[in-house]
Amino acid sequence: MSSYHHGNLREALVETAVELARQKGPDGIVLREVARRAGVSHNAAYRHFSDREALLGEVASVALGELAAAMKAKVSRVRAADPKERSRRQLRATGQAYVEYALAEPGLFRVGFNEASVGELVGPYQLLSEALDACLETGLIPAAKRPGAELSCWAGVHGFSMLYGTGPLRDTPRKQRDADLTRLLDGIDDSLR
Amino acid sequence: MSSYHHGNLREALVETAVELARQKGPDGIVLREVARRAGVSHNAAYRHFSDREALLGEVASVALGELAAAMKAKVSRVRAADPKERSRRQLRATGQAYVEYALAEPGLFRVGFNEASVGELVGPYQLLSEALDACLETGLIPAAKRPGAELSCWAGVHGFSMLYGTGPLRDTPRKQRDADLTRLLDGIDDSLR
DNA sequence: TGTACATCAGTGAACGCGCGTTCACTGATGTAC
DNA sequence: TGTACATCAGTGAACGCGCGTTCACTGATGTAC
Repeated sequence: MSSYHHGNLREALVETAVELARQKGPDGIVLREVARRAGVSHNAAYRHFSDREALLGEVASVALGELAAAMKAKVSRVRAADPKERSRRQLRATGQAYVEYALAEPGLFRVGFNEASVGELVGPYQLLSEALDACLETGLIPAAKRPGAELSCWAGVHGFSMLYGTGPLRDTPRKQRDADLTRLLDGIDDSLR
Repeated sequence: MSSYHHGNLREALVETAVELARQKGPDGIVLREVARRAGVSHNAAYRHFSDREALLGEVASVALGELAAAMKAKVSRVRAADPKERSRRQLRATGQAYVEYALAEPGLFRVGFNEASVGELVGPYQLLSEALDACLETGLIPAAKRPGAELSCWAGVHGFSMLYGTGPLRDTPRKQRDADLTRLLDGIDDSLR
C-alpha cells in the first residue's frame, strides 16, 4: 500500500526535475533519472507528462517564476524618499536581481531560456517595463528614450549573465564581477537620460 | 591504396565537425557522425585528437577565428572623412558584425562560447578594444568612460545575439530585429559619451 | 638500386553505458446501487 | 452498509537506438644501409 499511489507524483517529478536542472542544466533533466530520484518506475512520468519536452517546459516555467519573484522582491526592498531616485534604484534593482538569479542558478536559468515560450517570459519582462514606466513618470528618463528601452536593458543584463555565468568570464573573481556589474548598470543608466 | 592513408584526415575531421556545428550546434558534434561523414572508421579520429573535447576545442577555435575575421572585415569597410565619425562607425561595425555572425551561425557561435578558453577570445576582444581606443584618440568618448568600456559593449551585443539568435526573441521579424539592433547600438553609443 | 624494417595511420569488433518510449499488466481507489 | 466494478496510477520488461572509448590488428609509407 505504501507506494503504489504516490498521490502527488506530478508535483514531485517537477520538483525533482528542477533540482536536476539546478545541478546540471537542461541536459541534466533525464526522465529516467528523475523517476529514479522520485522513487518511481522510469515510465511512471508518462501518466503526468506527454513526453520529456513537456516536463522541461514545466521546469522552465518554475525557473521564470522564481526569476520574476526575485526581481519583484528586490524592487520592493528599495527605499528612497525622492521619487526620481527611487525609480532609478528600482530600475537598477530589476537588472541586479536578474543577473543575481542567473549567476546563482545558471542551470535553471538556462532551462528557462531554452524552453520558455514567449508567453512565459511575461513575468520578468513586465517587471522591467513597469520599472521603466515609473522612470518615465518621475521624469528620470525623457519620453523620447522610453520606447524600446526594454531592449537595451534586457540585452545588457542578459549578456552579462551569460558571459559571467556559464561563458568565458565565468572565472572572474566575485569582487571584480560585482564592480563590472555596477559599471554596466551605470552605462545603461546613462544611455537612458 | 585509395583510402588507407587519408593524408589530410585531421583537417578533414575539423571541417566536418565545423559543418555539423553549423547545422546542429555543440551537441551535433558527435565523433561517430564526424567519422562517418569523413568516410573513415569511427575511431580513426583518435589518431588526431585525444578525445571528443579536443575536437570541440578545435571547432571553437575556428568559430572565433571566423568571428574575428568578420569583425575585422566590417570595420575595414567603414569610410568616413571625419576621424571622429569614422571611429564611431568603426566601433558600431564591430558590434554589428558580432551580432550578424551570431545570428548567421548560431550553432558555431555557441560552440565558440561554450568551449573557448579565455585565450581564444583574444581576437574578437582585441578588435573591440582597438575600436574603443580609436574612439578615445579621436575624442569621441571621454577618458573617464574608457576604462572597462569593453564590458557594456560586449554584454549588450552578446545579450542581443542570445535573445534574438537562439533565445525567446528568435522569431522576431528581420526588419524589427534590425531596428532593435540599431537602437541598441545607439544606446551603447550614448552611454559612452 | 634494392630491400629489410620501423613507424605511422588506418580498421573492425567489442565493452559498457544510458536514453526515451511503448506495451501489456496489476494493485489501489472510490463510487453507484 | 456492503459490494461489484470502472477507473486511475502505478509496474516490469522490452525495443531500438546511439554514443565514447579501448583493444589488438594490418596495410601503407619512407628511410637506412
